[in-house]
Amino acid sequence: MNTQEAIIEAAIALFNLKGYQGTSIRDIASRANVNPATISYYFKNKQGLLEECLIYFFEPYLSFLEDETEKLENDSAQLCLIRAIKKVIFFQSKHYQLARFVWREVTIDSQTSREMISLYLMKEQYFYTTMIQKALKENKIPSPISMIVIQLKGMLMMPYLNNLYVREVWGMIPQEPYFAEKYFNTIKNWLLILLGSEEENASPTIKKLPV
Amino acid sequence: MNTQEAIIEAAIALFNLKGYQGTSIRDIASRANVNPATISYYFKNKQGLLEECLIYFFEPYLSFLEDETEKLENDSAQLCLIRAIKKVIFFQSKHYQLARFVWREVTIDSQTSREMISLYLMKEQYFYTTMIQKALKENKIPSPISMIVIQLKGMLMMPYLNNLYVREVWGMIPQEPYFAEKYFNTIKNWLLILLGSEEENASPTIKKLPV
Amino acid sequence: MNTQEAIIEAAIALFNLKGYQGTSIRDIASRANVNPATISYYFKNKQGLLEECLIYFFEPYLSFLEDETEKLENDSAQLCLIRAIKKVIFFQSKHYQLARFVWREVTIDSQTSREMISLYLMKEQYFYTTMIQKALKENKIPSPISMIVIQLKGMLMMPYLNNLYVREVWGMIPQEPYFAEKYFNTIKNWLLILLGSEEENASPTIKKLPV
Amino acid sequence: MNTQEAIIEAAIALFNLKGYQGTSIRDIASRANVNPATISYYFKNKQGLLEECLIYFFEPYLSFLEDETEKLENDSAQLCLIRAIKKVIFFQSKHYQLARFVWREVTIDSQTSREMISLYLMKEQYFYTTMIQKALKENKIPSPISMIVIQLKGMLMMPYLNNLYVREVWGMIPQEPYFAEKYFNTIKNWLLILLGSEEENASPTIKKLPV
DNA sequence: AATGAATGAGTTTTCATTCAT
DNA sequence: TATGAATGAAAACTCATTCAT
Repeated sequence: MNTQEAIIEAAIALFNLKGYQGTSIRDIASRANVNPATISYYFKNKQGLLEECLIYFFEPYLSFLEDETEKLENDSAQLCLIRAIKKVIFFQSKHYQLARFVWREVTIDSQTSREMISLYLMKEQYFYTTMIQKALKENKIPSPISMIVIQLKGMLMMPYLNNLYVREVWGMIPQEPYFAEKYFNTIKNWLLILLGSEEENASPTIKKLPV
Repeated sequence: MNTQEAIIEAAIALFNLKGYQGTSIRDIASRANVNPATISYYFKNKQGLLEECLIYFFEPYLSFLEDETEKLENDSAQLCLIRAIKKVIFFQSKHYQLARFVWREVTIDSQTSREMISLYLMKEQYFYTTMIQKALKENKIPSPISMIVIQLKGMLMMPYLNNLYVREVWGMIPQEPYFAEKYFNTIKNWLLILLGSEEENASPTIKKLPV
Repeated sequence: MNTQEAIIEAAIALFNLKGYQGTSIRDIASRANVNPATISYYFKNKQGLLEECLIYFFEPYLSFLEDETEKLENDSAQLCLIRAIKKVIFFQSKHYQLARFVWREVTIDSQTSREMISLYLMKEQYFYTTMIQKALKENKIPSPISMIVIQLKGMLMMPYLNNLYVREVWGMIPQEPYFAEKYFNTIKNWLLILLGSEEENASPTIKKLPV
Repeated sequence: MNTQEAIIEAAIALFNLKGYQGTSIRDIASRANVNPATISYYFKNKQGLLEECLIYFFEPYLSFLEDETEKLENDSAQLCLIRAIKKVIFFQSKHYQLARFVWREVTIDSQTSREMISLYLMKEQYFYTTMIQKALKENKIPSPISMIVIQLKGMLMMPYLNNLYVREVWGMIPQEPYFAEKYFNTIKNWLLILLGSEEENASPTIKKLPV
């Protein structure tokens, strides 16, 4: 592992554990076994390092949301959406430290990387909306799409953001596959009911999904 | 308004805006128009001030969860749960700065007020579980209760935690009543479907709920 | 002596000795026997301290240039000018560390206190020009006033700015009165010749000047 | 232009603009489009680069002071002195960034290149003194020579050292020939009067000077 | 009840320099 | 000849806290 990666890895772990502001360059440097000046050398400053972490999270995250949005032409929206959600859950499960810290930092208004974050969230919103909108064409439930996306985002974020809560209070480990699987099914069921049209034969269909 | 309240008010606003670690005692002091030493005088130290804010949030929050849990003896679980959720949403809507900052801080593992927070979250979990469990007695959907609570918590937290996201991306203002009303209905619908038993005549029944 | 003054005193000595950029806050703090943070407490930052030093020099300096300019109404311009020059020389002689460091810093374009300095220099130029212009009314030598002021400024600044040069190379000590006296006479002679009109009886008249 | 020259050029520009201490090796490297390590490679360290700049200035400067001093055997002292002054002024005018920064650095006592500078200033003093002493042989004004040299040095240095002052306050550009010409004449006149003996026919004589 | 003065410990960042290549 | 990687040392500055008043 090269120096740059070691720094990013250490940064993610510590930003997750203590928050961005609560983590010092020195902490990161010592965890990555480098001199604090080396961090400035590679990332210019602390904010540069933060932005690298954001990119590290959002680039793959948005890329598979984009993939599924592109597949809307061939596959059913419901299928694409469910596949997307599955990918998101497993991605967050795998990179749970990163996911958690990113979703937390995103909530700080005065975050200096505001612009970058906004751009990413706009893209994300576009992909979710496009997928859900198509899926809702035959929707019987009159929820506005905004509410659904917000609901969905809350569900997707929750166990990873509140990792500790889930662990301490429920004794489950969000970053393990069994949890991801179980939680994915919960959300899938919610979606199937919500999207409605295929409700009756939903279960058998879903079970065959190659997701 | 007395000095102590002025300090707490200033602290909430700034903790929300810049995070606990990102806010300095001096920031708070200058916003509250007092000397930094005054904060130490009243709250001993920065952590003391934080804990006061946590109490400020959790005490009323848990008190009405507790209320509704107590009412389970007389009213239907579904009714209690929906009333509880409504209260939570409107409470967070009213104290959105506080809610947001608390839900964010809660996600930091190394938060120095860990013990206090854990205690509050345990209580919260007890109330939600008790209510949902009773409501689910006749539930046809085999979701484990843990998943439902996690789902519900995600939904309840999301718009307040990600205030800026909802504002910027969706153009809605979570702290305004029209949003709370709308979002409450969305979650209520989800619950009604989930709890199932009254599904067929759900809509008319619901409209009569005195919530 | 209070803390603030002790810091300014230490700053002047060190800025003179090692230059503004070459002097560290720590140097100053240790010379003034205070904690480095105390400097931030009183002057906000290093630049604030520098500006206090500039004020410390320019305020009295400009005030007696202003005085003499105001006296133009009653006394002869030549008299006022010579009195002003005498005051400047003795002032710089007394505060030679300060004078030297200020005249040096003034030559750095990218000096962060540029605006403040410019303002002071504009005022200074106004006073000198006003005095010389009146004195030159009967001037026979066609030097433009700008050249004269520049010449004069060079003479006035030189021994204090290049203190070390005068000491090392000429074995004289600019900050001692005997030097000031001697140098003042040199410049006075230059002026008397330049201003010309009273040249013939210049010497006796001058000797009676109550400067 | 080769690498070494590019570095010196960049160094002069930046030392002038921000002072020696205020300029970093990285600044210079980036302006010269080389790697910081290259500077260490050529000049050993920052001080080595500074000394190269001092040599770059003083060698030609002293060489033409020396030239004119040698010509004292054949030409009149007055003529040599005026020619020397003219050369100095035009030299400084041409290399105004360098001149300015050198004259400023020279005023810092704790300058690490103290010894080198002292040596150069001693030489300079010898040349000026020799020339003026010879010219003053018939001098009627009883100024000691030290005062005259100091006066002269002040005049010669001023517009280049305080470049910005002259530009901002007087709207003249010291590095342009018209200014040098004008300023040279002012000093020449001062000298002619001071040296006295040839005063009456000074002007016509001077106009024929082949300087 | 409230604060101005002061600080020790810590923060991020900059910098000149080294060294293997 | 020239440089990218890396760093030890030091820079300026910030901060929570203390204490006499």
